[in-house]
Amino acid sequence: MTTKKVEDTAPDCPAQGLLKQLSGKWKPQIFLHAVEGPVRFNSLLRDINGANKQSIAVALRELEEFGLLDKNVVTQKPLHIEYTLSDKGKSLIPVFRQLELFSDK
Amino acid sequence: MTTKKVEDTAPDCPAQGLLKQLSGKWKPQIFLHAVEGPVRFNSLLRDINGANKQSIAVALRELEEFGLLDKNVVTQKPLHIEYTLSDKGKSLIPVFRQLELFSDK
DNA sequence: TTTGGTAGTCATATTTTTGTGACTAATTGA
DNA sequence: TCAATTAGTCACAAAAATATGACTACCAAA
Repeated sequence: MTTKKVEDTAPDCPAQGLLKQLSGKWKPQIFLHAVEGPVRFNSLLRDINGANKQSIAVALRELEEFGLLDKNVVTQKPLHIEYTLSDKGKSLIPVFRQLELFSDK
Repeated sequence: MTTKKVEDTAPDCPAQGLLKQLSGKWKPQIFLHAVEGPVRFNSLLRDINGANKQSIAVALRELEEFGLLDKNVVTQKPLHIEYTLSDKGKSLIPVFRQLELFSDK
């Protein structure tokens, strides 16, 4: 049987997974915000020019799924949700720096 | 006037340009092939599982536009076109290595 | 002169990503 | 109790990326 799955192309490129995880219109910006400090849904919505609920929600969910962000409920004052860089996320910072250096060229 | 352009979101993220250039289903694989040596249209089509003319053509054109690949006509034997890593492309190799390291996690 | 290899383009279709606007639901302050 | 803020979801629409199949054009060997 020649059953073909949707995922039928072997990546062949080890960097592709990470590139995929960082791809998309909003993820890099969200990531950079998270480097500055804990990040919240509505703040991102306000701070990122042109952003919309849906896309931010999707991006946050995926960044969490990939293990780059941790999601935690802060049971205090206004009671809210914070997204912070996970260890994996933190270890990605130097990679980002390198990408930035490159983008200047 | 609140004229809004299609491109209305300031990047805000310096790494985003490069990430965009490396994004897409085929570019990373093509790049890696190019690291091994000069690359040709039909060879890529054969070597990359699931690839199709159109997508490879688009990816090659964009990689060339971004200045990561150089396109040159080889006026010899079969007369063909070669894509080779530009200097900028070569300087991207260590970045890729770092991305690869990361993808293992 | 037909076949096969080179490297594509083009119009169209399908798929994926992103955006819009309405809606939910809990908490909090006035 | 009313209004605002919190953080979303949901159905759907629009836009962008990717895929398909036909077609072009050049060169060389059989």
